[in-house]
Amino acid sequence: MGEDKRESIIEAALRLFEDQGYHTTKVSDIVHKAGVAQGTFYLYFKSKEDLFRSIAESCLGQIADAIKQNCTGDMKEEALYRMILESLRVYYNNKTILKILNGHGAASTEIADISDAFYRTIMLVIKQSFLDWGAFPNYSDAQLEIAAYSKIGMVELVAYQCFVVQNYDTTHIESIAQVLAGVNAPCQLESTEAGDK
Amino acid sequence: MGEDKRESIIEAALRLFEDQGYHTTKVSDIVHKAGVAQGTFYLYFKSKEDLFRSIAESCLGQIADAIKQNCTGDMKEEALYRMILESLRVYYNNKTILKILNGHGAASTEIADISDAFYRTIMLVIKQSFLDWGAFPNYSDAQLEIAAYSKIGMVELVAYQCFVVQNYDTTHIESIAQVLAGVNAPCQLESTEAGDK
Amino acid sequence: MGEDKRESIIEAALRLFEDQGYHTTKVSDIVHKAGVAQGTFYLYFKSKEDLFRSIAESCLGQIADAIKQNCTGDMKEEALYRMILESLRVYYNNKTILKILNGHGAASTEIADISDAFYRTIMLVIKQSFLDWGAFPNYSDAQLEIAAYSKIGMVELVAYQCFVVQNYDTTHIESIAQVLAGVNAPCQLESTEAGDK
Amino acid sequence: MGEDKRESIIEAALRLFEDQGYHTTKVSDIVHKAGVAQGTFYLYFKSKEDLFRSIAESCLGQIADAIKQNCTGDMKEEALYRMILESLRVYYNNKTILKILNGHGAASTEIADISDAFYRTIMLVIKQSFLDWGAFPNYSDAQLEIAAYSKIGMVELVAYQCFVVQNYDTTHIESIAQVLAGVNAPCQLESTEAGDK
DNA sequence: AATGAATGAGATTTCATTCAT
DNA sequence: TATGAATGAAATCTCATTCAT
Repeated sequence: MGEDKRESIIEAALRLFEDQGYHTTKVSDIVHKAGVAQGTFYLYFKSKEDLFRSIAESCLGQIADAIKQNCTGDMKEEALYRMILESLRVYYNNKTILKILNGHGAASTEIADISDAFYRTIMLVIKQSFLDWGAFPNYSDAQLEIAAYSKIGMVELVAYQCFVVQNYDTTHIESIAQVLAGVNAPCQLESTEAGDK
Repeated sequence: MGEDKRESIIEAALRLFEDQGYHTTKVSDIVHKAGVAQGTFYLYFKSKEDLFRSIAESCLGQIADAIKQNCTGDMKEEALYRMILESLRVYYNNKTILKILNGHGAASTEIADISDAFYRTIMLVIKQSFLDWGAFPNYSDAQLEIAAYSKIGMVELVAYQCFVVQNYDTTHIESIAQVLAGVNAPCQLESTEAGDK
Repeated sequence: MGEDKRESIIEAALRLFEDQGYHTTKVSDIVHKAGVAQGTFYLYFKSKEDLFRSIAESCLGQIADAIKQNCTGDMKEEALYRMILESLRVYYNNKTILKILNGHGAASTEIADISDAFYRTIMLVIKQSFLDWGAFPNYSDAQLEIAAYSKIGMVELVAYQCFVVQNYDTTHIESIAQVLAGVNAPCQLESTEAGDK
Repeated sequence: MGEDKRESIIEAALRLFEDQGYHTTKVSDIVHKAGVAQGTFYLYFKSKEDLFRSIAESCLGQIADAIKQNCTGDMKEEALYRMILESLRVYYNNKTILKILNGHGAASTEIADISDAFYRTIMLVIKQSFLDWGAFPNYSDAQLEIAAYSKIGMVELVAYQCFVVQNYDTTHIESIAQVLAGVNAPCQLESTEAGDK
């Protein structure tokens, strides 16, 4: 019962952060939307920032977990395509968080540490996948990390543009993944040595 | 003379936004750092948000211009690699803006319109380059746009991680570009049909 | 309970507006005098102007009501004298408002609409009384309105000068009313019995 | 030449005070309308209030002078009517001041002394006229003053309502004066003893 | 646990006035 | 005399947080 209120506060905050951003959303907006009293807020959260961190932590944690589960393991075949596809699905299912994440930046001062940790976590998952697949046999550790970050940036901005800005629905996810997976191949043909180094 | 003060306000704001973010930075911080009086601020800017928009507009405009100039034209050879390389250079030279941009998100409510326009502009430049090179002959318009956005997201997050978080210096730019340009090739080789579409 | 604070804010504002005028009175003065916190003010009033309008509306409303009740009905006998007498009593009992009203003008930009409506309301009451008494049988509507306004102006300035500037007490009201009621007759008749007191 | 600027400042201020009131009008508005520089203002006036006082003093002085000249002397015949008529003409010709006067109240804190003195001056002129005409032979001094103030209040509010609110033009002045002069006569007939008491 | 009125520090913004040129 | 950029004190208003009930 008490937890009901906590949940409704989080729910309300999530919506408001999504629509207006963290700074524009007032505690009074949140409690009003949640249907609880002003003081109740502080029964469950130490401060407004505490709520934001709490939400960010849990949400980014969920995304990270989802990616961990969906983008690892026995993916040898069409590995990259499937990793992208699954990541897109995760972002699609967490559109709200995607919106908040992009609306506050990778380093919104309030949650800079959380968001940094988030990116690092995902990057490590992807790097490990690369190693598992033997994808880039002669890349150094640093290079693998760059490669991993590049995948994250790619998927994230595209997810944001497609799902949030242009409101693509679930039926487009596969074709988007195909574009992302195949996107370098043609270049390869034109200028083969490009990344060969 | 008068413009000196305007410049020092912008300079100070740029530094403070970079360090603390827009919301944490007070007008009083800015004028103090700029060495001008509180009222002087409002001689040059209608409001704090006006300053932010002004800065964002001009900075993102510069980046967009730089990318336009450096990533188009006769790039046939090693086109993608050179586009990535030049983009990284632009981001490196605009580290401050990169930091602010990422610190406030792709859609910081205050400058959402400006930043949306910025991404769209760059995307169009890249799409056009793709068309000029004949890079993805059988991609639809929507697919080309996705491809373009994917490049932007890739370069931007990597630039942020390398230049801002990890403080790589200018000597690494080329090798980062090589990783980004070549990053899919090996995948291609290992799991050839991956993105083949 | 909560309304206590609202009341004390109004009370304090009334005093301060009376003493120093609206523009000179700061919200901080009001809350200080009312013994509440700065923020409390905005719990009950949207703005300083909102408070002023609120006060003006309610006070002028009270005066208008008092005049309506006391200056109409079966007054045939000595009608004008009694109307003036009652109006003076109303103004005397609302000295504070009288002072504010005169201190801010008939058309203080902040409450111009309210004060205009106030004068119009009273004028209409008086015009109706004139009609009820058959006082000016061959006056046009416009002329009756002018006559009504003239009575208001007369009573108001005299009330201000006597009650506010010269601090006459309640015992003088009747004799003032006599002067005002009789003041024109003598002139008319060559002014023989003048103020026959 | 220098005085040109002084004049244009006064002119501009007069217009702006009339339209928006003293407090709403900024010095920057005035100098802008007057076409001079900000600093020039302080070459001619010590402060904004100084300008206001200066304007009020001169304008009210003009009205007082005009009333003095037009409402005294050999007016025996129809004395009251002619005094009212002339006063209305004075107010009509000084509509701007009338508007400012009413817009700021009889006792706008900034010019309270000036405006008090103004009313007192006019009152004395009228009282003297009453004495000259032998209008109210057995009125005490205090009663004569009340009578005089009543005339001022009457004319002023009617002038404001007719000339400012309803924009009557010069052709109506005479008929307004007739209404004001005759306004008590009919009452007299209906309830003869009215002021007798 | 729940309430919501009250708080007050602090932020943004305004604008009369000054002063170096 | 004239300028107008610069000033900074001060005012209004906001809102996260507290606390008595």
